[in-house]
Amino acid sequence: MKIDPSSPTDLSVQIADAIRDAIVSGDLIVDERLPSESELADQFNVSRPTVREALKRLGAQSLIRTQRGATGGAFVNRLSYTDAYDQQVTTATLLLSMNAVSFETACEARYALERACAPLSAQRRTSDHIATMRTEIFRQGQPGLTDEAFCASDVAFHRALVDGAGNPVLSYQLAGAVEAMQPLMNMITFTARSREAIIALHTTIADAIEAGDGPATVDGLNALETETLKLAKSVFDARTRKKPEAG
Amino acid sequence: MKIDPSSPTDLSVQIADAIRDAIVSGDLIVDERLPSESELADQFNVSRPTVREALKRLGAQSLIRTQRGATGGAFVNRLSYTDAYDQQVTTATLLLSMNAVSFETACEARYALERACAPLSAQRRTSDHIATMRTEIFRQGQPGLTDEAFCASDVAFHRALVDGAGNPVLSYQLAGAVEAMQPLMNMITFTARSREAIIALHTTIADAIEAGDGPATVDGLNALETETLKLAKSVFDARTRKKPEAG
DNA sequence: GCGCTTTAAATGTCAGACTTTTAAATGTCA
DNA sequence: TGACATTTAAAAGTCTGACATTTAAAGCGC
Repeated sequence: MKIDPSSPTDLSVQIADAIRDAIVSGDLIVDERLPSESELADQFNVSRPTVREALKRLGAQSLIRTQRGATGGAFVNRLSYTDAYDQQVTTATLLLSMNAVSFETACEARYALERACAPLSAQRRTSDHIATMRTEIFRQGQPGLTDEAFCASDVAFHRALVDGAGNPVLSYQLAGAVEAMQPLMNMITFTARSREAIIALHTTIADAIEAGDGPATVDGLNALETETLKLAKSVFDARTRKKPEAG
Repeated sequence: MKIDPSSPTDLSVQIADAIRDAIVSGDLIVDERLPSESELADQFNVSRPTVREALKRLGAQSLIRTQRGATGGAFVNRLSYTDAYDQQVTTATLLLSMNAVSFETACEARYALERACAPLSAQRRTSDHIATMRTEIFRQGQPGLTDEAFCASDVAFHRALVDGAGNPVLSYQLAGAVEAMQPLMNMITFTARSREAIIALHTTIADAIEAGDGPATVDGLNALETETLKLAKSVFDARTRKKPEAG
């Protein structure tokens, strides 16, 4: 692991990259302890604050964790699905909000990915997944539910659908697509009529999953995508008419 | 933006979170300049190194960029697809390698997601995408190609397929699934016979995409998934027989 | 052998100084 | 007046050295 002090790149970045490469390549294995900050500073011929900045970078990516105390130090972290999931959601959310991705594009991606899970979920879901879906459908029908709570329940429903596929990699990949859309979905006002329509489709989908019917699940998701797009279009059209300068 | 000096959480983490929240919530907008490090240190009542550690965390997530010089400082970064893509690939790669995800699970997720893109890609791909796919197929047939180069070309082929869907969000989501599998794929020895089989299927898929035939594309991907699994199984079985203690 | 105390190692934090980069302000000359 | 060189100041990047806090292990008394 070597760095180039004459490079225009920050030393802390170079050090972080060097350590990251060592982790990715397997030179440093999970739970292995890195040298102490002082030792790293000596090795790289830099000061301790510079090393610390590098370690903070790695910590932000969940590549390492640090522990204080006598036997403390920086340890190579086993990236958990939870950590990866969180990063995925944060990144996807920012990507969508900062790049002004159209609702249509985000929606298309989301439903394309969900359709990919549908056959697997119909085949493998446990009774727990079905129960979660039914619970969320019930919640969605409760009177007095705020739009935000309705959206949150919608996300929970779709997560159950995705998790039903029993493939953690798929769940992780989908997390971003589904959750990142929540801010966009929150812009929508859900009338009683539109809620009814969505709940009906959720029921159709849950039934299809429970029956182990993949194609029917896909059909349900297609209908839901159409419904969602229609709903969003009416909301955004109304908004555009009100504020034409914002277009 | 406030922090709690008595909290057990590191101050730098608290500061990073506070700024991140301000960015995500829209209080800080894209390209806006943050106060200088000294000013932030005053505001949060901490030292400059602590502020710097916080900024490094944010930089690692591509949330901010820094610039030296007179008009320099830390600026809120517009998260580009490229940045998000890189993060996605790194995270997914680590997740797969560190959690010992089985080849079957990763493969299933990957092909499920690719099938989701197939109909869109068959419909929207440009001639560029077709050309890339043909080029990569040709490359894969070249004699003397290393296994690693064959894998890289395979990834390029699939990227073209995914990009053909013309949905950047989908491309971004798929990037991780496809590229993260490369280390796993690199463990496979591709015999001449297996390369032939893969190239034939790639040709089938490219033809289907060019013909705008979504279902045929899906069929091709299914066949490719079967072939890949068969190949991996034979390789891993052979390895297990040789080193039974590693299982 | 159990429990308390001490100790040392490591991270977390701070203060202040210096270096380097960069752009704007200033000055100079045609 | 305008173009070019010079100065200057602001900001990030880095270093040194110190102190605070946390934590587990070693030492010690009973």
